[in-house]
Parts: sequence; structure tokens; C-alpha cells
Amino acid sequence: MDPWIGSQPSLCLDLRVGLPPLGHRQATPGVAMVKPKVLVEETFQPLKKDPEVVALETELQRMSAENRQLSEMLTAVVAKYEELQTQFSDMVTSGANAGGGNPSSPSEGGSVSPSRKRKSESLDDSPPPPPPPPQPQHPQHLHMPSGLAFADQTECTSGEPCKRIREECKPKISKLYVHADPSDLSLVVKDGYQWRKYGQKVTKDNPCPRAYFRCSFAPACPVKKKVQRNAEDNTILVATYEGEHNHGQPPPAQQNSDGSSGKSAGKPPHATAPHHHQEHAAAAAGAVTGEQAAAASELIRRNLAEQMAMTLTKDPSFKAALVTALSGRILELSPTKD
DNA sequence: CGTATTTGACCTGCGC
DNA sequence: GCGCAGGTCAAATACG
Repeated sequence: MDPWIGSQPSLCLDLRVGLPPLGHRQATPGVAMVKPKVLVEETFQPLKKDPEVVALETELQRMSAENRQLSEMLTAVVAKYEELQTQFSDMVTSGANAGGGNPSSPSEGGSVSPSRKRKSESLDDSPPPPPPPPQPQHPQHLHMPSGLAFADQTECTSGEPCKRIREECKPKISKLYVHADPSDLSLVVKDGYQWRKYGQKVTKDNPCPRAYFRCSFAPACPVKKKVQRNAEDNTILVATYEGEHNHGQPPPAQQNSDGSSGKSAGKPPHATAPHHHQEHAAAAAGAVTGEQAAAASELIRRNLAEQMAMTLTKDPSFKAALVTALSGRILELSPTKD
């Protein structure tokens, strides 16, 4: 979770259920769950104060109070996050001072190649020696739309030296969490790049298979991607990126085919993953222009908003309240009502 | 026919 | 040394 959350007006949990149209609905396109509002908003008119209206108003007030409560909770979470981040950076700083050894020096690490190489790999293909990650530093800003994406890079600050060296020599690893339709069985994460699937495996800790992709836009691109559904919430796809692209982002025309260029281009481009976020494409790229970075930032915010919406929709009490409010309103406005 | 995907087999690292 | 699990290869298959 980024600290800016607390200061983002767009993240206010004020749902404005039942209020007149806002006029700037597109500010949070990802928050799909409030779509039913349209039913209410477009026919909203001042109503006479009958008991149902009173009940609705009461409910509205109750939900507003709940919203405020949630906002406060969010603020508290952000504060705690910042506190923890401060503690963490302190620990890293002290650890770095005490640790001594330079963690990130892949070239010094006895040619710890990005991955163990099979004996056959260097036979005839003899590709140019795998270029070290263009930017050895590990920018953590890449895509961590929320605390969810806080991953591997922070886990190797302590523990066995060997493991640590191994971890540090890995290509840059980042994770991306994407909301996908549960009925969508494909493991395609639209991030703007072209990916070629080269394997799929069922892992022990997750019944959902994990798909392995390579960047197919540039043959020499070292980036790999693993995509797997979240074990706990299979509406969430977890994309793990390893390495950095050594090329720019494909032009939009090519982005459409994403991880399924060529053959699967026959499918409707959006039929497989309507909720995927191309937004993170630029962020995932590693090499982004200022404009792309700005776009990515905006898109990341949208993604965060969607994640928050997901969290809310998973809350039974929130759902119940929403359903109660909406159903009451719909029944009231229904022409077949007696 | 060319290219991408699927999928079983194989390779490698790691823990016991 | 052995077995397990993750990752990758490559032949078979599917599709435009």
C-alpha cells in the first residue's frame, strides 16, 4: 500500500448510495460494484416522505457512518503501514551497515546465471551471453499497487548468506495482482507485452496451475512471467515478473495480442479477461518514459481502487447492506409494485 | 503452412 | 543418496 492512499480523495469510501448523479463517474472505472447505482440514479426524484423513504434514509445514514468508519480504519492502516515502513528501512539500514558484503553484484557472483542452464541449452543455440539485468538496482517502485504486492525483495534481508546471495543475484522480481473473472480460465494478464507460454505446472501450494511465459516481443528479452491464481481468492491473478525488458513497450497494435499473439489472436481480444489491467504495462516494463510513468501511476491508482472495491464486495455485511438498500429502492421504483 | 499452445518428460536445486 | 517440487524442454496438437 502506498502512502499516498491517505491523501487520495478518489479513494474516499464515500459511496454516495442513492444520491444524485455525481457527474464524474469515470473517475473510478474499476469500481464496478457500484454500477447498480445507475438504476437508482437515473430515476432518482424527490420522493414524498413515506415510511420506505424514511427507512432508506436511515439506511443511508447508517451506511454513511459505516463509510466514515472504514475511512478511519483505512487511515489507521496507512499510518501503521508508514510506521512499519520506517521500521523496516531502519532495519535495512542497520543490516546493510553490519552486513558488509555488497549484495547485488551478479557479475561477481561466480556467474550465477539467471537460471540454472540445462546442458543442451548452450549446444547449438549459443545465444549471446545472457546480458545482466540492464539496471542492477532493484527499484521497488515498480508495481506495488498495494501492500499485497509487497513481496520477494523484502524477504531476503535476513537469513542464510548463501540463500541471500542467490536471491540477490536473481533478476529483478516483482509481483502484480490482477483482478480477473473467475470464469475466465485463461491465465492471461494483459500488461501490454507479448508473452509466449512455454509451460504450465500445478504447484503444491495452489490447486490452480501456474503458467510460465517468456517475452516474445524481443527474442533476447530475458523477462519471464509466472501467472497463477491466488489460492485463496481465485478471482485474483498473481503475475510474477522476473527480470527486466531490454526493449521498449510494444506499440498498441501489438499489445492487443498480449500473451496470446498469433494463434489465440482469433479469440476476441477482450473476451478472455475483461477485467485485466493493461494499466501495469508501463510499470512492469521497468524502462518507462515520463509519460508512461505518469500513465502507469494513474492506472495503478485505478487498480488500487478496484482492489478496494473487491475487498468491500467480499465483506458480507457490506454486501448485505448494499443489497438491502438497492433492492428496497428497486422494488419501490418497480412499475409492477402493488 | 507457420506459429502458438498444450502437456508429459526431463533437469536441477533443496531438504531430509 | 533419495525423493520432492519447481522450472523448462520439446514433440504433439490446434488454429488461423
